[in-house]
Amino acid sequence: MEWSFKPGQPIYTQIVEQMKLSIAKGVFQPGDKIPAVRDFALEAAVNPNTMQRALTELERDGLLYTERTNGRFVTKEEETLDKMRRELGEDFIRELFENLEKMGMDKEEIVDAVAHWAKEVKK
Amino acid sequence: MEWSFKPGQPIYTQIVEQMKLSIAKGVFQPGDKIPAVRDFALEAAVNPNTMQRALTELERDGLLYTERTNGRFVTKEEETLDKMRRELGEDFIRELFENLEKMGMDKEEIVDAVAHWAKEVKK
DNA sequence: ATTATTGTACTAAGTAGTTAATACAACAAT
DNA sequence: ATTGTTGTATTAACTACTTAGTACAATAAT
Repeated sequence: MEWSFKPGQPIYTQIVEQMKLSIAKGVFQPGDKIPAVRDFALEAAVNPNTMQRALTELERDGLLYTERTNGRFVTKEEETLDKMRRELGEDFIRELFENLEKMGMDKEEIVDAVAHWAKEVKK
Repeated sequence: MEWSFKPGQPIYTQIVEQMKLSIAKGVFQPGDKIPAVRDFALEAAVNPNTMQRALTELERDGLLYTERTNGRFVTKEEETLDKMRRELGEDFIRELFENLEKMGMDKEEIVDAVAHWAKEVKK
């Protein structure tokens, strides 16, 4: 797991989002144990309290669950995971349209711009 | 100008972004005078200091300039405006690809998803 | 029973963003 | 000269986020 945080946004929300992305991708599989809070915090170069806060929130979303002294695990409920994947992706796309439309672009222009980006702007 | 702010991100950065979008769209034309700090802050339901901070940053970016006691205006330098428009749009698209690729989607899937969204998900 | 590992809770301190209130500086209009 | 409008600066208080340090609770492993 690779960690990087931008300024201007709480770290714990960034952890939540990055974790969602990783779970969506399958870096963490359903039922997988995730590192202990202290270890995970160390890995992310973040205070344990901050990591704790992020994980608690992911748990509130049903993406993680806790076995009291055994550790934290990714949920096995596929519905929950699918829903998260779907909503996450749709949110990103919705946000793109919102922003580009605020710039004055219409749907067609946006789709073209995205297609052009994928084709021409290599990485 | 319509104002709305999300929690979890500084208000002044959100003002900066919304102003860039409005300028990009042409809501504020080159050379246009923008409302006085106090009025603009009132309109956005925000403290004058917060609005001041946002406007100062936009000025630092060359998008606004100040005539000491006359008010603030949108720059007339078309290059600066074009550059802003270009970078702003590219940033949004780049961010979309970054995030969706972190979810495990490839370029083609992303383009398809965006096209599908534009066609099927009406608003 | 003891130990180690896990999640959890609490307090204190520091930093950043936000609001509030006030004051000053520049200058156009009168 | 006076007034009003503009941007700017300063100080204080409040909240949220982050870190640090410490302690407790539960239980699997020994």
